[in-house]
Amino acid sequence: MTPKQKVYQEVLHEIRKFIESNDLEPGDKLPSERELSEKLQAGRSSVREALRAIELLGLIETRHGEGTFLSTYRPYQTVDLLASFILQENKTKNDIMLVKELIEKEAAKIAFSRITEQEINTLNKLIQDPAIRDEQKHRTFFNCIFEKTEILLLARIWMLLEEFSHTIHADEYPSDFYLKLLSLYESKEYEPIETLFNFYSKK
Amino acid sequence: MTPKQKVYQEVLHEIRKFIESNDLEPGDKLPSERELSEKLQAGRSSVREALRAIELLGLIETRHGEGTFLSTYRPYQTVDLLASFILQENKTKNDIMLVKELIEKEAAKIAFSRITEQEINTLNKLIQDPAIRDEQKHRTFFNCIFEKTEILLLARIWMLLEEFSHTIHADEYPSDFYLKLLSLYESKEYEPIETLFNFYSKK
DNA sequence: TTAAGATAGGTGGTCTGACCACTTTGTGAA
DNA sequence: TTCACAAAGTGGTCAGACCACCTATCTTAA
Repeated sequence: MTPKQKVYQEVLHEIRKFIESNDLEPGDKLPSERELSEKLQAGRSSVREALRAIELLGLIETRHGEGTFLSTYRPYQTVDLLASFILQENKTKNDIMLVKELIEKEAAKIAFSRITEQEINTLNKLIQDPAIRDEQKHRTFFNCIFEKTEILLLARIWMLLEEFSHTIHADEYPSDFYLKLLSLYESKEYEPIETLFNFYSKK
Repeated sequence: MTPKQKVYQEVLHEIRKFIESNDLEPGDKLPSERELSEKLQAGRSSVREALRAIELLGLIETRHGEGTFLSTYRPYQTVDLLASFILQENKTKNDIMLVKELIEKEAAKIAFSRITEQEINTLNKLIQDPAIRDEQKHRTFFNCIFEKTEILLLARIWMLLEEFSHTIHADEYPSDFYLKLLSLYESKEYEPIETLFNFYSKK
């Protein structure tokens, strides 16, 4: 009395096992659709349904005429689609900004005790560089912050929200904000971080 | 020279438009695969690839022999799959706990100024009720907290992480924790909330 | 008349085979 | 040697055929 899973879900599972047992890494090639179909005793269409699902999640990349490849996790595809469905509810747009700010704030606090002087200098230069677009500055700045937290999951959620918010409107802070944050890092003042974020909050 | 999208991606887009223009709501029925196939001038397999993708994202639900229906957004399917891929990296397990705690903390802070005495009483009873499992207490408790934040997105991310963490191990706080948090709410002390969370953090 | 059972039609689930478009590789001719 | 072309492999797509499942309707027996 197995719960009768759909074939494409089994295929999904098998592909995952294959990746694991063969130690595939981003960039590596998966077997061809026909090969998988034969190996897993499933129709090619079922294999394709599974692959499309994984592709949409951003876990693989298919290249016409070449093959299917593991990709580094890029949630962008997922984001676009989810956005087109979810963002219809107008309320969620505001939610996204709130949550993104919240996560940025906490990341900034976690990075506090880990960031080095050299990194602070680099970021200072970044913010004051007139040749870089503000939007790019924001991303690079917080990319660095999130790297320091060493919480990959947090970074991923943030990137996801970045993608979302990007489609709504610009979402950088004024450049004052970044400089003040860096100076708090330099002077090793922890508590004012929270205050700083709340002050610049874009509600 | 259009960038030549794949058929299933166009279908994806058409389905979304269909839902929007017909004002479909969760529970409503989508046209059958064959009907969509004919209407959109695409093969049935392409339509299915699109539907599988949407299904995996938890946006629709297909019932064998009945049809395809819009569902309220349930990320659980996505979670399971992403989990099976991502959780291979052992490090992320710890990440999940960290991020979940972080979000619970922030939600507790946001709820601070919005929670009523009556709700505090209800939660007090909940925690002290010996008939309820600890795990259930945790969920109910924070469900209430997240409702007060009125940030649906935050609640969703939390539920997602709950699902994840559930598969790892129990993750409640000692019941002391909940009672102390409630007493902070009662005595209207904001700052100690942060400290409380950090003290009980399960690192 | 009513309730149980049989049946037909619609729907998703799956497989096969065919063809197309694209890329890489190999082969043969200049 | 070099270049052009052919062949093979791969993803992209479609059409058609079944199967399994659900539902509504019709039939039949109580």
